[in-house]
Amino acid sequence: MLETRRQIEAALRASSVFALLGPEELDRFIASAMPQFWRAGEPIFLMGDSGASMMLLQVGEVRISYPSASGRTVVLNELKPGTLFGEIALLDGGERSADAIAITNCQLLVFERRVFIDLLENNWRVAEALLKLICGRLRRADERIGDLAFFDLPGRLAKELLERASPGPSGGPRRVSDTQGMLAALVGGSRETVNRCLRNWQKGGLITIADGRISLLDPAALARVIK
Amino acid sequence: MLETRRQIEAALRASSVFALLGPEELDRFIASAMPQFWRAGEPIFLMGDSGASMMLLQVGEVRISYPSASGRTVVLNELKPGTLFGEIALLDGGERSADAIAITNCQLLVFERRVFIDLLENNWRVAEALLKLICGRLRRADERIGDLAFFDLPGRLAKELLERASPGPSGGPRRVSDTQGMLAALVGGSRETVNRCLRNWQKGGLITIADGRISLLDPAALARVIK
DNA sequence: TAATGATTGTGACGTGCGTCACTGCGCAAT
DNA sequence: ATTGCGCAGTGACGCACGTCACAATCATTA
Repeated sequence: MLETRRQIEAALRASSVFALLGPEELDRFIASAMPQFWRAGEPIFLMGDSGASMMLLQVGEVRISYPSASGRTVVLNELKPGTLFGEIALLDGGERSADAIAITNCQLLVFERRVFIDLLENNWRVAEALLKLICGRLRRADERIGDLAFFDLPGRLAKELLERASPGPSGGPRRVSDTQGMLAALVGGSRETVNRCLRNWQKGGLITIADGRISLLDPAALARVIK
Repeated sequence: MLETRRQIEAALRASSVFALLGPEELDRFIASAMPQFWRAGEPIFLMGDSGASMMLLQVGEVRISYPSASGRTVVLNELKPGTLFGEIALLDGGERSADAIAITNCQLLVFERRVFIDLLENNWRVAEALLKLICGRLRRADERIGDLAFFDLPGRLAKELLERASPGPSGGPRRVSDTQGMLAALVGGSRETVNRCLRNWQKGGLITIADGRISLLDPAALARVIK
């Protein structure tokens, strides 16, 4: 279907990995991509699964999390449209190293290992972009290890808020709209402690909390919490 | 010098990244490698440096650590001969993301960005092996994030001991020979707590400590500490 | 052999933060 | 309207662990 093809093309063009392909190369990658859909709440894959594919998120939101044996989880990332994920298992042939769960209804492009590796082999630009992408992931992972080792919970939470704050509508203060339980899983803490922390900052005028959204009133002061 | 050339060839052959090159390809990589030496204690590079090279450790031991603004450090890795490091900055052109310090006198092979990327471009097998290597790094980094978020200090310490224990001489129990301060930096804890932890386990018969070496008497019990 | 500097071993003390146990609120389904 | 469920808010309690402040051991060098 033509409409689908244009969508796929647009999605690939928007991704840093495929952005600089020539038209005929692009065609080959488009041909190798299979659109698939997931319902909100459904797991896309789970840690330990054997996975010979990777996906590009077109529409929706996906959560990557790392489960512990005892039932808790750390959230490693929350993906916005345009993000590639699942590349690790595709590239090294191992098991999936984390859970991926659709938090909203999602539209994905799925690439199968065999086809994709073939294409990679003949498109150094794509391979290079992929290498850079993974390097970025590794940088962030190492930074996160440092955060967990060095900063206390308020510090980690402040950093997280500053990172994931998106500018509010009409130039208002930057806002974060995660649930407090989510934030807890992101910074590796308990929901209760996150709550107390946020309310303290509210009392101090650093943030406000209104209908489930956190608005950063004083990002500079928030940054000073991280030490 | 002929001797040097043979050494370089052996080092490359031993590395998973270069292992499966043909003879004439191998020659090109050998030509691109520059042997360099570092004294014990000298930094090889520091976080924030601009780095357009990567190195293969031939002889000696290198510590990769992540410094905090406030002067503490987490040890990300301790490298044995045969390990490649510094690839991230080489591949993505960014700053060095951690410190690398020679803990003993070291002999390294250094690869410069321009030359190496050219070679990579025409040697998919090497690019693929490099991708897999970095994927492995990413897997371990994510696992470490989980460890820090889920396990208490004894758990992390036990895990670390089990991972880095090398079999003792003459089939004795597996041993670890790091200083307790080192172990503390590895698991993100304080030297004192590590000490108390170790002495408890010694009292319990899980390990023994003799002239700076820790011998694991009961690895199974140690594994049970991780929960 | 005295001295200097790393590493280890321990006690005391404070506190950050996880856990438990509730309450109160808003929204959806019945 | 009632029931239920998910999220936010709080107090009480305990303990794991970091910090400080030592003493004891050992290796190195003067």
